[in-house]
Amino acid sequence: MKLATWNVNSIKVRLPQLLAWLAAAQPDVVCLQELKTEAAGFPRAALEAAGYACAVNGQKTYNGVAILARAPLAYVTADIPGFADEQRRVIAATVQEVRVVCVYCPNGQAVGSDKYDYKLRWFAALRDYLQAELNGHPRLAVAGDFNVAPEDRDVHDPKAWEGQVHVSAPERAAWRALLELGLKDSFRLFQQPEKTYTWWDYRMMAFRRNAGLRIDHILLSAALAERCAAAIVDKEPRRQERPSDHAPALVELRAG
DNA sequence: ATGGCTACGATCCGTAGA
Repeated sequence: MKLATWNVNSIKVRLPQLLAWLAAAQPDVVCLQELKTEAAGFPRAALEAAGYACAVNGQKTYNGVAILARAPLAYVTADIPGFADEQRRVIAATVQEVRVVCVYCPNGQAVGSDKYDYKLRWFAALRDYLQAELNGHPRLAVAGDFNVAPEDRDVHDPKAWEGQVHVSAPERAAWRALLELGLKDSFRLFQQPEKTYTWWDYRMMAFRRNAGLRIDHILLSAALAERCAAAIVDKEPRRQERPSDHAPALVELRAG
């Protein structure tokens, strides 16, 4: 099973790029973030025609997440149970014995801001939710835009970013709390090219300078990490015309 | 030089992203 995550930054704008990428990369499961549309505006017909079932948790203008799969999506749930939130950031589904949780974690805007406080509260709720999911589903994958660069090697210029949102100590502690549940950062299960990132600012020719951050991740439970044969970032869509500012990340899971 | 794009939904600028 090839499982991917991609923050598309508007599903309506990015549909042509998404369809091209699905045809090229042939993923079995895809977690999408920042749809920026309600479910009614989601291009379900085009994706079904491409062979993908869709589970959508949409929102107008902001946020919005979806899971695509070439096999049936079962036990679909939206949001974090018990965490009151207007923002549509989580959807989960079971695909061929694998529990898939798609997350669009808050940006946080600036350390100390209201949005930053919300980000930390949200991560605490996510941790508790994933603990419960793990209890019921030993084969768990959590894929999405985490808006946290876990270590300095995930940051193009650690000095410039020091203490900033996405790398601050409380955010990295929130990230480590997810690992302490027993989840593995799939990317780090393998030798990787240095300076591999998943997001580059649209401005300042950041992509050309590879001035990026690795903030999109696929976490795997122990049972799935054992089955993980590869984990990569696919920069190709970021090179295309009118790209998302994020690149897809993928894992390959051996049959279990 | 603290900006520089891009998307959205409102209008022809403000909010948000990261």
